[in-house]
Amino acid sequence: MAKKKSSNEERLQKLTPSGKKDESFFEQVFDVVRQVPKGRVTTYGAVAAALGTKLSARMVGWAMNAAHKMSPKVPAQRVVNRAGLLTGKMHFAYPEQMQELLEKEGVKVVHDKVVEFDKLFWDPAVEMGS
DNA sequence: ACGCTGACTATTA
DNA sequence: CTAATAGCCAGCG
Repeated sequence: MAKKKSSNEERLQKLTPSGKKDESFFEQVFDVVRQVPKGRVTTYGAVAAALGTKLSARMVGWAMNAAHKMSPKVPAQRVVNRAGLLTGKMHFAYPEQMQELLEKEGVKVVHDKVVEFDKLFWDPAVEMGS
């Protein structure tokens, strides 16, 4: 058996079948999040699953930390947790900024939760599969 | 270099 | 029903 240390490298290799350059885990997350249509939302798990790291939804959120310093900025407000809760709102410039941005895009948020989140949920894997 | 933390999720008690 | 635990992986002290 190969060493466990190469497991993460293998995973990344599978994500780049085109022999593309080694995009950092972050760039993959940013790319997916930026594909989220306006007025829609997605979850950490969905993005992680689209990258093949569904077991590490935390890494998606962690990537978001660096996302807002990227350019163009990543619509992290469209990324919520599995329950549709704006768990990451506290990491924005202002905690209410996340809800504010979502409402401006047509997403209603009540008590830090996305209204009809189930309908607004956008699966990145669907777009990547088309 | 080792250990803790963390914008998650699912499972078990 | 709620609470706690485990699994994930990379950055930071």
